[in-house]
This record gives sequence, structure tokens and C-alpha cells, in this order.
Amino acid sequence: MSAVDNKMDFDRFLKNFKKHISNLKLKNSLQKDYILKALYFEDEHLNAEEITAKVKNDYNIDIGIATVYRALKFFEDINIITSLDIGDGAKKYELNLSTHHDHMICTNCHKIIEFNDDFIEDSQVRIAKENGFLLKDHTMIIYGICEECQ
Amino acid sequence: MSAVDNKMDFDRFLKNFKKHISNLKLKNSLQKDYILKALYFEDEHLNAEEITAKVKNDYNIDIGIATVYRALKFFEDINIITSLDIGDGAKKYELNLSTHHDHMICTNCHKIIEFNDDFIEDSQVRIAKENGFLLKDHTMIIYGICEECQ
DNA sequence: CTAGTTGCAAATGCTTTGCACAGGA
DNA sequence: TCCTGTGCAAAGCATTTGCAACTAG
Repeated sequence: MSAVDNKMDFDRFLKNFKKHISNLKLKNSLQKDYILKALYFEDEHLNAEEITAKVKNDYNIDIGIATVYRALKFFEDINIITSLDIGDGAKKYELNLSTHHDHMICTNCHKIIEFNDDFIEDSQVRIAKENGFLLKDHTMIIYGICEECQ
Repeated sequence: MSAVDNKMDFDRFLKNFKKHISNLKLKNSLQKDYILKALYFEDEHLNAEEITAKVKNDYNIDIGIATVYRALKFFEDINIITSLDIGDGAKKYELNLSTHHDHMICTNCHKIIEFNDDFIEDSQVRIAKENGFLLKDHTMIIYGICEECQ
């Protein structure tokens, strides 16, 4: 995908987001826009500190880490981002752009690989049903050693 | 299972544990014994603070929370306990008594249900292989609303 | 004997909160 | 305007670490 497409896509994404929170009668801000931009253009999963640094340095926006944490909680509440705790200190965050996916993490270099598996999705539905649960969501993390680290 | 059986089982478990760390040329302690006892006899998944309280109050053993954290890390390293982060603050810990299992959590009452699913286990092996990962472990948490809370 | 363990308290690191001010609807 | 969001600094919490005393092997 070219940089131009990427930018166009982000503009569309941002427009949808603004409409969405407008419908919810919530308030937006410059800072929130740029946090989304950071998450959109960064392939890695970012934590709060990394987002703060990126918005400050790359986009030259004045922002405090408290604002980032508040915005991330806001985004998670309205379900446009997902947080991921891989157990190495700070939580990482990612946009909910595509369908649900899970994560595989290299315990050596901490690389994160996303995967989507229909069997897992189906199993989750079945297991919830078997236990009388009303399914909401699931997270699955597979730990291993990636090809390069072996 | 009766209380007597339970006690016998724990005695056997503890004896095996002592032999295990003796083989590894590691050192045991009274405190570690009682942390294992707390985990063994408590059905709930306990966090560090709860373990400390139980050892202190129920078994009248002098223990500090730092020791509990250090012991838990020790146990996790030699693979006799597993930690579980359900995202509500402190990590919870459980003994590795039976085979691997995953968790389903009620987002309303925070009840934890354990389940074991062969399809999930198989999928995990297959996904790791597909991505060239050397499989080590996985965690899966299904979130939903339990029968009573619906 | 001595390396690893303990309790305590202080330190750390991530996240949240109080407050006065600024800015979006 | 009004209400909510913001940056800053301080507070909060779970977890870790330094240290001197202790203890299992």
C-alpha cells in the first residue's frame, strides 16, 4: 500500500471516528486525533509511553502521558482499540481495524505475530455455549520461539 | 474428596516438590512450603497479597509479601505454578496440578471457570507450526457473562 | 561454612487522579 | 457559554530491590 493510499485511508478512518463520537454525543480533541494517527501508522503495538513520544516528536503536538492514558481508556470503552498485555510491563494498544485476531509472541525477541484462525473462533463459541456463558470476547496468546531466534 | 485424602495428597505433592528442588540443587524454605499449601488448599486463584494473608493468618507463619513475590517467581521458573492476569490489578497464581487448561471469566462477577479443549490445544500446535514458531505455551481467556449473572 | 533466603522498608514502574486552565460543541 | 479535555505534578498500586540478619544444605 502506498503512502498516499495510506493517508487517504487514515483520513477516511478519522472521519468515521469523528462521526462516531459525534453520534455518541462525546467530545473529540486534537490530541485524540494524533493518538489515533500514531496507532494507525505504526505497525508495532505501542504502549502509552511510546504513543506519547511519537505524538510529541513526530507530529510536534504538546501532549502529556496522562492524556494518552485517558484517551486510550476512552477508545477502549467505545471499542475502537484493544489493549494487549504480553507481560513485559506496560500494556500495548492496537486499533480495531480488521476482524478479530490473536497473537503469537516470541519469548526471545518479543516480536508479535498476529493470526486469525477459524477453528479458534469456532471453539470459543462452542466452549462458551457448553458452559452457559454469554460470549463477549476472547484473547489468545501463543508463546514460542520465532524462526530467526531458533 | 475427603479432607484426609486431601491432606495425604498434599503431603505427597510436597514431598515430590522437595525432591524436585533437591535434584535441581536449589534451596527450600518453610515459607515456600506454606505458600504451596495455600495454593493447594485454596480453590480460588490467589494473588500475592491473598497468599501472604492466608499464610500469616491461617497457618501463623511469619512472612513478608516480598518473600511471596520472590517465591512465586521461583515457582514459575521451575514450572510448578502458572500466573494468570485477568486484567483486574494483581496477577493471580495457581498450581500446575493437572494438565494444561484455559480460563473463562465472567465480566460481571469475575468468576473464573477452567476448561480444557482438545481443539484449542491442537490449533495452537498447528498455528505455531504454520508460522515457524517453536511452541512453548499458550494462554486463552474467554470473556462472557456466566449463567447466574445473565 | 556459605550461598541462597528472609522481613522490612525504600525504590521502582505503570497508571490514575486532583486541580487550574484551555478548548470543543 | 458550559462542560469536558488537557498538562502537570502528586498519588496510588503492584511488584522489585537493597540490606543486614538468618538458615538450609
